[in-house]
Amino acid sequence: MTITQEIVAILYRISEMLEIKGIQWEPIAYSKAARNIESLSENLADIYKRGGIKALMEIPGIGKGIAGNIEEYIKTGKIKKYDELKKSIPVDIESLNTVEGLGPKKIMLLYKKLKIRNLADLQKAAQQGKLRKLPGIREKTEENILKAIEFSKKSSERKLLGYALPLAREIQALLRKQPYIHRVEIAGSTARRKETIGDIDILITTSSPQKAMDFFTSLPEIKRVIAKGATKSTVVYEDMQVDCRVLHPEEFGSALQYFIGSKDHNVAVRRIAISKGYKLSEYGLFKGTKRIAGKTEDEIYQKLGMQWPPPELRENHGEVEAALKHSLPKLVELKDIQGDLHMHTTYSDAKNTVEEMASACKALGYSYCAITDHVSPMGIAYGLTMEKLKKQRKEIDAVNKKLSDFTVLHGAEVDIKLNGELFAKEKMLKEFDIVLASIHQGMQRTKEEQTKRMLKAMDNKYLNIICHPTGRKINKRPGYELDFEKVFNAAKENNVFLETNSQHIRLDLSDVNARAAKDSGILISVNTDAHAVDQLDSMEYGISTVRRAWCTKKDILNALPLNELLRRIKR
DNA sequence: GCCGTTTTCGGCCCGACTGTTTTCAGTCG
Repeated sequence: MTITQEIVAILYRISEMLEIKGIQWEPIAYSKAARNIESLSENLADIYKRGGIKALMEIPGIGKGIAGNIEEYIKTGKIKKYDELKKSIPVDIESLNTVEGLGPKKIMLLYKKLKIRNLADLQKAAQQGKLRKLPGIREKTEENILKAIEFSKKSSERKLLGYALPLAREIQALLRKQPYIHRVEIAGSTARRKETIGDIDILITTSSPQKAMDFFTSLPEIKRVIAKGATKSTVVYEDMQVDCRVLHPEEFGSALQYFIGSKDHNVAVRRIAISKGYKLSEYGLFKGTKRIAGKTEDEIYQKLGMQWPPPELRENHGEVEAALKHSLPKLVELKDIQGDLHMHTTYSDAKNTVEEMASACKALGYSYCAITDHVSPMGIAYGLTMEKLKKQRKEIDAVNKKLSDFTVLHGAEVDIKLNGELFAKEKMLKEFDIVLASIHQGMQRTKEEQTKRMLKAMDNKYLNIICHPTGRKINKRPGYELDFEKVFNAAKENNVFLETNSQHIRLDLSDVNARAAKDSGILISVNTDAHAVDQLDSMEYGISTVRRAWCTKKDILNALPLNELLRRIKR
């Protein structure tokens, strides 16, 4: 964990502990501060080094108090307030909080009465029937807690977008098939295409709410029904919690707006509503008691004098102000993509042939693709040797002759060695139409070492694109740190492009980093890194990521037509 | 604890659902 991540985690812990103590508002301030720090592209240590406590206080949601906490942590590795809170409530709140139905009040009650400190204590007490003796808890709650412990053990992690989105679409399709269900929309963080999803929100309109709730709560993949009401039900579907809400058509737009979120976006929008003398809720935009908008999101934003912001932008990272000024960017779309510049074939570690990959790309509507097999130390077995390279070139030439209105570029994904050199001699590099490079080992180096390594790699005159620049794998490893300012400067100087890798476990550059890259004037290449034909459609996830990074068509390398692309890349 | 186009005090979302009650507290989103 980086210092920034450590501080974010502590701020969340402080927020939780304050809440358990029954303190009002302060917990909200702490969690808000933590959230805002998470979405920064610069790390806290650097910000502090640059401008001390004053610079910290420029971060939204951070004032004197929290800036002081951060300074204390950077200087001493400790925060006194945090240590004191921990001492007064020695409870593993983080894990207890993952249990559905357990909130601050019950956690405090459990600790005070039964000295319950963690999941194991809780499970034991519940199994012994001790919980039901507490005020406000009887058998049913005890049962639910036991079930929830099981679920929380299995699904402590947020799920990848690449898992949640298809699941949400599957449920959406099932609901849409029912004649009495009219509209079905996916809301929540899935609609905003966040890289990880906690639970899925589905909104419907129906002529028969009862039937709709019955149908939803009895879908075949459902493992458990957590709640079932007249207008709202919650279930566990496969490994995810799914909420379904029934709405009136007149309030569908306001409900969609409300449930797409994010929370921070909604707070900002509601504030604008209030300033204009309105009140905005999930039931509509009201002037007094009169609903003046609610059917569509568009009419709500319009009445507020705002442009409709695409869900991917709704994080309160400047989109509210831009929407008021009618200066939102026209975000890049999947259909703008002209080609995919990163994919593998049977020449290295993938399933399909050059022709199969190229034909599939053409079928997706692209006008070009680049075949980029590995050139790596492991490549003695899998990668391209000089001999294989010549063979592959011939094969690509043949495919190019065969496919009309489509161009296959001969590329490679070359490993970056520990010293920053590329794992291929000039003799080989100059044979390719396009050269990608990436770090596949030696991830444990320091920020300084990795930055130096990256800069050295970008010095290579044949290099065009750095793939998955931080090497992170979501929920698996954080990726190495880089001095992005230096990396971006070097990229610009050397005419190197950075990738947003579309594999849903990577999404690297991330939304935050891609936005910083874009702001530095660097074009981003959104690629699938497909190792089989059926992975080529993961382009959608990369596009979502760069849309979250405010990218327009102009910011994306592979939205360029082939002739312009070839002009832009150095050869 | 943070914030300010009601600015140095007084807001900071609130309604649905559950399980416990006997009119409501706690949790969730």
